[in-house]
Amino acid sequence: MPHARSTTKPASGAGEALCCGPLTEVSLSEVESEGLATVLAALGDPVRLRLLSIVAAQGEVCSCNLEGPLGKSQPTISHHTRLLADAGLIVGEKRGRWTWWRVVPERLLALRAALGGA
Amino acid sequence: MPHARSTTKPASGAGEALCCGPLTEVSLSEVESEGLATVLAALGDPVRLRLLSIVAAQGEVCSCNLEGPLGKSQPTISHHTRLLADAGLIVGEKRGRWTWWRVVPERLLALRAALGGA
DNA sequence: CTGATAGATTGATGACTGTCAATATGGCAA
DNA sequence: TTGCCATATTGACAGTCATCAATCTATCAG
Repeated sequence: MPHARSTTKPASGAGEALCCGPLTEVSLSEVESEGLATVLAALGDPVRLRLLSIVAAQGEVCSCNLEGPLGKSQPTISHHTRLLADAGLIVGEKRGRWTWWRVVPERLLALRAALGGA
Repeated sequence: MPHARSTTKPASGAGEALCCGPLTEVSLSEVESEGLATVLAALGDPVRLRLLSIVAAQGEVCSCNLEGPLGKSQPTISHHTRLLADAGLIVGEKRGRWTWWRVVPERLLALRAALGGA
């Protein structure tokens, strides 16, 4: 394995994604990385991040109050809420004609844990 | 604004992306969400997550030791290390013919902080 | 200098994603 | 029941992304 000036090649080391050890301490399996990547990808969009922060800040928000602040069409909002909900980051409750969204704090906690202590 | 059975519409409330308040406490601006989304998107891919976890687990890894475990071609590995480096999550140091990668713990810390305390 | 090797870059390609218009669904009001 | 309204779903389209083969660059060994 390569040290500063070696000649040989360096030696090689080695359920829901969120049930895995910290990223920085344990090498992720393919399955674990798939699940964790799904959740992180859900957060990897500026519109969804702002959507989530609005929901979090207000505790509970109905979809009709997201179109304005986010400046997106109704189907687009619905698309993003769906992705966040699929990732387990928010949940929606239907009350009458409206759907109320709120965050799932445990999910964010689990995500933070999965990102490791470092 | 809609309470359980109202008829009117609910009222609307109100250096790097990682320098923003916790997601769950402050509504993100468009600029903040862009930067934060970039970092999260970098992590939103299973190959990059495993790459990062391998680097983190070993402390320092040369690119040539990533192709095997990840099962991807050399250009693909280079592509992923570049994205992670652009996101500030890893840094590469060239020593001789090899490039050695290691994680940037502060960046992960900042990310955890940006995800909020909840 | 020459040949070999690690890694980056380029180009092409198929897959996925964000977006919106149009439409469907299901509750509420009159 | 009839019509309206909040969301969800569908379909289409443009832009982005992951991937690899081919190529380029730079370093080391002889």
